[in-house]
Amino acid sequence: MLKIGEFSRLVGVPVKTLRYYDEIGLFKSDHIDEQTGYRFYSFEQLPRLNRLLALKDLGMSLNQIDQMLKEDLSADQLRGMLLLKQVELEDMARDIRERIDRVDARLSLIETEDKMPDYEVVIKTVDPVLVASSQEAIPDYETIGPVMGRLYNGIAAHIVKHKGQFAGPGMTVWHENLKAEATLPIKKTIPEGDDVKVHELPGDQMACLVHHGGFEGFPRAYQAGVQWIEANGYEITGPNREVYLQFDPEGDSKDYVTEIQFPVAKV
Amino acid sequence: MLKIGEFSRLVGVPVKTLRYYDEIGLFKSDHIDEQTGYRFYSFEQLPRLNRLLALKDLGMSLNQIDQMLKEDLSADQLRGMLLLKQVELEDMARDIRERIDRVDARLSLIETEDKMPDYEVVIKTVDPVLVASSQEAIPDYETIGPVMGRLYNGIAAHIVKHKGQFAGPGMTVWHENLKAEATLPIKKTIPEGDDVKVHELPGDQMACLVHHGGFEGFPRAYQAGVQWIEANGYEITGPNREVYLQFDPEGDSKDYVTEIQFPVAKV
DNA sequence: CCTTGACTCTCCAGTTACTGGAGGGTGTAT
DNA sequence: ATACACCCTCCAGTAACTGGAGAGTCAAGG
Repeated sequence: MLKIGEFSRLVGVPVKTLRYYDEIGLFKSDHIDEQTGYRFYSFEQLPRLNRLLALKDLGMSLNQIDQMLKEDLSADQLRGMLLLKQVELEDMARDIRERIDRVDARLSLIETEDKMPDYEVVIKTVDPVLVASSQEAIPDYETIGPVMGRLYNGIAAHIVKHKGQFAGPGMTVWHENLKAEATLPIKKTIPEGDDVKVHELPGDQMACLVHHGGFEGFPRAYQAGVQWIEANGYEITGPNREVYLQFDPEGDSKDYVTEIQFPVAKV
Repeated sequence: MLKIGEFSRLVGVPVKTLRYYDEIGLFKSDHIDEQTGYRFYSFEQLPRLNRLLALKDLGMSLNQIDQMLKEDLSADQLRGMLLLKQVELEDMARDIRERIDRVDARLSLIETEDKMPDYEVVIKTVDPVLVASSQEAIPDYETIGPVMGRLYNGIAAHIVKHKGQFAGPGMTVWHENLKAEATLPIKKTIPEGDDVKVHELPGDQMACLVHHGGFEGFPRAYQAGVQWIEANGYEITGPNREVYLQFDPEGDSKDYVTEIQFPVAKV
């Protein structure tokens, strides 16, 4: 019979931890002296504790260990739990590798610019959204403004005409060959028009960054986004979007806020 | 101005989390309506939140992020924190790789034996211990018993003669060529004798397993230990030890409890 | 104008696997 | 007798949220 301190030294587990395991019922002391409340441990308990420690070394949670220490567990069940753990560990390993990559990318950015990057790119999942949209090829950069204005006005008029409800800020989807699709989110579907289509933009994993200021800053923002995507091992999988969070053609373009989104997937 | 739910959808962070960040002061709402208590967020807050999210993606703790978001932090300080994180992440990656190895090892054991292993091996760090010891080469396996008995009696007598205090169970250290060193831990140093030396056994990282029963079972126990050490990517770095936790030459050998320890290091 | 449903608030509890400390009893050696 | 090591229980704290109760707010539809 060993007192808790002796047992602690023997197995290399802190006294506090032994008491904790006792409390949660994972590893009870052999018996407790009724007079003093002292816990006593026996050598016969060593196998259970050692198995417990070995499983803990595998990264098992105390709950799982409690399951696995039950006598009547079949080899198949054990195998199952270990296989599950294996998958989980591999997920964690991948996750950490990705983190390391991101830290590396940021370090090299700091190396070149000597400060935090101007644009922060974050990965987020956007929900599918129902939109009324209208699209047109843009002949050249100068005409983007007028064309987009016309498209958005057309869609807005169409929505109002059919008593549709607006559900958020406008968003341009850039298809290939400079074909721009102006979209306005709506709450419920409405009839389509000659130029105005109604459909659902798919939800997706997006690399997003926010640009504050006028459209003249877009090239740098796009560049930052594309660089980040490359440096962090993603690839662009579809048309990117511009969400006009803050936009007022009459207002100061300095106050504009636009979110640029690239649908991406890990390479 | 956005209500918390709108802002939450915009940035992809749960409402609960935004409130939590507000509470801990990491990311305050732009202002709070005095009447209703409603939080309001502005687009100007997006850069800070996006930076926060980007840093969180690197695995930074909220405390660290709070530091890093302070305006007056130099590029060097940032670099330092990121480098620190890099090292930490690499440690974690190594740790997880080792776990995966151990899970693999256990899975293949279960594959061959269809149950949990008979011996659980755990790595622990043992403290240095002061011992009185006496050693002798063992000519062959049959003579181990008598020789060890003689050695331990000699040491015990020597300790008693010099009024030394015993500090734990006896322990045999197996040096090369079957040279056995019988040791008895003592609390304070005592004079040496002709055959009895006093020295400190070094502390070390040990792969330990516990054998219950007589000495005839030792070969299997040793085999299990050596196998585990190999399968888990360790190597033996010194003489192994046997700690006689429960031993009584008069008693039933079934009740003996011996811990076998191998000093090891990761390959 | 009222109701409904979506949204917001605060406060509290729970999660994991311990760790630290206060305050008080026990056992042994000098 | 006293010092010291050891043991006990109970409480609080950790990190980063998550869930729920109970109550107040807001906008649209009838």
